[in-house]
Amino acid sequence: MVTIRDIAKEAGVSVSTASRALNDNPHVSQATRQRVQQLAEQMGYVPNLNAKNLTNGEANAVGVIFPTSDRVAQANPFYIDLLRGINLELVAHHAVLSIAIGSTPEMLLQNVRAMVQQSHIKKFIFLYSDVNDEVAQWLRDQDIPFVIVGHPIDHGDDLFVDNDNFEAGAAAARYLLTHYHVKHPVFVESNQGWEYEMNRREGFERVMAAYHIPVRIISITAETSNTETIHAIENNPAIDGVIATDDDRAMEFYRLWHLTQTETIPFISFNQTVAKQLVDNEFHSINLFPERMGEAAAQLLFQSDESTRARHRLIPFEIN
Amino acid sequence: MVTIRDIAKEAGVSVSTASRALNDNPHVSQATRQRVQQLAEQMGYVPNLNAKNLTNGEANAVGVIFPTSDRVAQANPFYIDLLRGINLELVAHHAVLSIAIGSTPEMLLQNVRAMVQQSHIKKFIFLYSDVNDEVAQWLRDQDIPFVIVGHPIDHGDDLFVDNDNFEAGAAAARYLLTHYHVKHPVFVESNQGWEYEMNRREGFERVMAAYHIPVRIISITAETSNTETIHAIENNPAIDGVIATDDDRAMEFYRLWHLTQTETIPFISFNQTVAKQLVDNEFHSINLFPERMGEAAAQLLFQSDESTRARHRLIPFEIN
DNA sequence: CTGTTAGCGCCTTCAA
DNA sequence: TTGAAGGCGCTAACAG
Repeated sequence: MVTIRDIAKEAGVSVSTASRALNDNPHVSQATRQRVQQLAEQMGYVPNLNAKNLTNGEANAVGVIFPTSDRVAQANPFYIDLLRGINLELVAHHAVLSIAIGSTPEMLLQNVRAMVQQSHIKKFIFLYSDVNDEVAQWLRDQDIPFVIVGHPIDHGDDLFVDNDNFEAGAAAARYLLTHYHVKHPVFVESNQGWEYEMNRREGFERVMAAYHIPVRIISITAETSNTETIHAIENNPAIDGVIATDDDRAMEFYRLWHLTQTETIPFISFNQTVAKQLVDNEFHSINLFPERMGEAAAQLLFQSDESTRARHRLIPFEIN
Repeated sequence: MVTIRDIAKEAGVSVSTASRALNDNPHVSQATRQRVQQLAEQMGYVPNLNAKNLTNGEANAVGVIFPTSDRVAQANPFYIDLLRGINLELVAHHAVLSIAIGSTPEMLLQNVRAMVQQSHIKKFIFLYSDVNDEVAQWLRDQDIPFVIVGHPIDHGDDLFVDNDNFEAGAAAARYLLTHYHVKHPVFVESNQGWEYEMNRREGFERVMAAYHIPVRIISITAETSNTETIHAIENNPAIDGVIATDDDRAMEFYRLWHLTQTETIPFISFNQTVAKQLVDNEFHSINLFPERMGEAAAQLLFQSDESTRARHRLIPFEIN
C-alpha cells in the first residue's frame, strides 16, 4: 500500500507538503502541488480514509435514517431511488452511505447514537419526518446537521428536500379538467394525516374552488372494506376522473371501479410505482423524481458556502 | 471525550491492559478485566471506532450491494426488510451498514472498489446474483469475503442465504390441491430466467407430475399485452387456481381474471408485498421472511469458527 | 499477567 | 512556501 510518505520521499518533499498538495491546500506552490499529485497518480496512491477519519475526528460517512417498519409500507420504490440519488452525490465527496434502520424508535435511536458516538458520523439524512421525533431531537441537541426528505413537521428551520405537493395536487386537478374535460373528479386518499397527502389535497381543493366544482373525497384506509369503497363509488355516479394520493390506492380504486362500472375514466397517481403498461392508457402518473431528491438532499448536507446556504430544495415534478 | 488512557490512568493500569480488558482478551486477569470494564462503564467510555479501524486495517462496516436499477423495480419492501435484518445483526457486532448502489455495473464496481480501497471495508453482502458479475469477480480476486442473498449462479462455492424455492413452489402446489381441491392450477411467471423463479416452477412441476396433472404455465413479461393474457385465460377455461411467481404478476393476473371471469379462484403468491386486506380471502401469500434472510446473511459473514463454518443457510417459508 | 514501546496513515500546529 | 514534530485513539509485539 502506497502511503503519503512514499510519495513525499519520491517527490523529494516532506510528508506535510505532500499532504497539503494532495488536499489542495492553498499554502503550496502550484508547481509542487502538480508534481506531487501527478506522482501520486502514477504510484497508484489511494488515501486511507480510516486514517483521515481519525485525524479529522469525523467519518467519511453520511447516515441515512429509515422510518420504523410500520410507516414504510407506502412510498416504497421511492426509497431505493432515493438511495441511488444520495449515493450519487456521496461518491463525489468520497463519502459512503451508512444506513440506520430498526423496527422500533428505541432501536433506531440506539443505532443513530452508536453511529455518532462510536463511528463519529456527523451528517444525516432522514427519510421521514414526524412530530416529536426523538431521533431528530437528539441530533439537534448534539448540534449535528441533518436534512429531511419530505417536509419538516414541527421544526420549521430544519433543512429539507421535498416536492411542491400543493402544486402537484393542483396540477393533477388541472390536468384532468383540461386534457380530459372531467367534470366530477374525486380525490382518493389514505386519510392518515400525512403532510404530503394533505398538501396534495389542498392543491386539488384550490383548483376545485376556482372551477366551482364541489370537492369529492374518498378515503381508503387499511380498515376500509371493499364493499365500503364500492358503496362510495355507487353513491357518486357522476365521478369521471380520479386523483389518487399514491399508487396503491390508485390500483385498489381502479380495481373496484372496474368491478362495478363499465366506463373507463382517467386516473392520476403519484410516484410511478406501478408499471404503466400494466394498466390502460388513461392511467397517468406524477413522477416525483426521487433520485433527484436524494441527490439534492446530499448536496444540501455538504454545502459549505455560508453565504449562499440554502435551507431547502423543492424538486419539480412531471405528469406523464 | 474519555479515551482508553483515561481509564487506564483511573484504574491504575497501562493502556495495553486497559485495551485487553475492554476487548475481552484472554490475557488479562478476571479481576482487572472486571474492574476496568466497570470503570469504563462509569466514566462513560465509548470506543472510537475510527481509531480502531486504523489500527485494525479494516473498517467496522459491511458493504451491502444493490442490483442496478432495472432489476429492483418490484420487490421493494423485500429489500427494506432485508436491510433491517442485516442491520439487526450488524449492531451486535458494532458494525455499520454501508450501501453500494448505482445505475450501471461500472458505477457499482467503482463504488465497491472505493469502499474497499479507500474505506477498507472488507465484508460484503450481495442483494442479487448474476452470471459473470464483474463486481463479485473483483471481490473474489481480492480475496474479500461476501455472502449472496439469493442463489449463486455461476460460482457454486460462494456463501449464500436463500429460501428453498423448489420446496416453496411444491408447497404452493400442494396447498392448492389439498386445501382447495384445485384440479387445474396454472403457474404464472415472468419468464426472465431468474433462478428463484425456475426453482419455484420446478417444484410446481414436480408436484404436478406426481398428481398426473398437465403443467400449465402463463408468462407475463413487460411486453405481454393485456389482451394476450386474457386470451391465455380464455384458452384455459379449466383453470381453477393460480400460483404466481411474485405479487405484481399475481395482482395483474387477478385483475385480468376478474375482468373476464365471474368465479373466484384461489391465488398463491410470494413475498407478501401486497397488503392482503386489499384483496379477497382466497389470496394467499408465501412469506419468505426477508428480515430473517438478512440476519442470516450477516451471521454467515461474521462466523469465525473455522470448524463449523457454514457455506449457506436456507430460510424456511410459510404459507398464510 | 502486565507494562513499555512503537507504530497505523494522516493532519496540523510551529518554526524556519 | 516548506519541514520537523507531535498527536488523533487504539493495538500489538516484545519484555518483564
